[in-house]
Amino acid sequence: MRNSRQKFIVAKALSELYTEHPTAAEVYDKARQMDPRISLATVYRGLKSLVDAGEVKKVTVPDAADRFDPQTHEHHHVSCVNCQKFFDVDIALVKKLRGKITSDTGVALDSLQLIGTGHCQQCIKNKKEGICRS
Amino acid sequence: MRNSRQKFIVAKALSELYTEHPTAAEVYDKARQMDPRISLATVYRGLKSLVDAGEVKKVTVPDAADRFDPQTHEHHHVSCVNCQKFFDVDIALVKKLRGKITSDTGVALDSLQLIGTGHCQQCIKNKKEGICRS
DNA sequence: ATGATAATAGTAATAGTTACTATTACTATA
DNA sequence: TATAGTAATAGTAACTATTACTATTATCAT
Repeated sequence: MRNSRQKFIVAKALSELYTEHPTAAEVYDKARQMDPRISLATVYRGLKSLVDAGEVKKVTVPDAADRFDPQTHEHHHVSCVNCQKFFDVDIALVKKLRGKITSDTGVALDSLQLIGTGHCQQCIKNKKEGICRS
Repeated sequence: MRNSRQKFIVAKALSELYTEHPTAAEVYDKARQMDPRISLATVYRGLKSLVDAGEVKKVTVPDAADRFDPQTHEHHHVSCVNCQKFFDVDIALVKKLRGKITSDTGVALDSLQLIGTGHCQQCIKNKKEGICRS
């Protein structure tokens, strides 16, 4: 794997969106601020090589685009279906699951993710106050 | 929601694939055996109304099409990235997570799913014997 | 410096899913 | 049981997210 300027930009863009759990499109937007000539395909390739190298985790989200997370320690996510905000879930309980799942199913796990969807406090509050309807 | 012949067919097709965790396309194939005139869009609509009615769960899978599961009790899944076979995960531990997640993040959960990917015993065995390479 | 080739930009193509539109068929009511 | 209102359908186009293709450019071991 060669070190290209573009790969560096993708990694940089992602790190600047550290807590944002950005989609590929959002990483692309940020990357273009550094180099307007970069292409979306290059961003996808860059993200893929970071994921393959284990430096970034890809998060699959129901009914929405994948997101990319530079925090690689084992943790999980819930997202608000109204505002799309992401919340980290770091629960010791989850860490115990891997061994149990493998012994129960016989599947040697490559990846394990817990993903929840729902409504965050802010959106629930806004709805009550009639600011939004979802 | 009216009761149409097509919706019945979709529900029937899904129930015949009870343990298969079929994709929409697989439900479509099965449904066409009962009525070759049914359309893929109708299958998607039928599945959506079943999911909305809480009679079926939609399972989001990393790097693959969604799957539909007529078993609605709380359980989770792991899939083999080689043969795409699905395994049910029914672990008491997981049931404890909901309350903890909501209290930690403030998100009122609509859905929670744990999805793992990896290699199943059969595929690991096959690989050792040189039957396949993945 | 140079040559082999990995990576890129730009774009076409693909997969999965949803939207659109004219038509069909449920179902409540008379 | 005929009919009117309208939800649902078939067929297909469109859309979104992602990957593949191709000619060109840039990296880096030598």
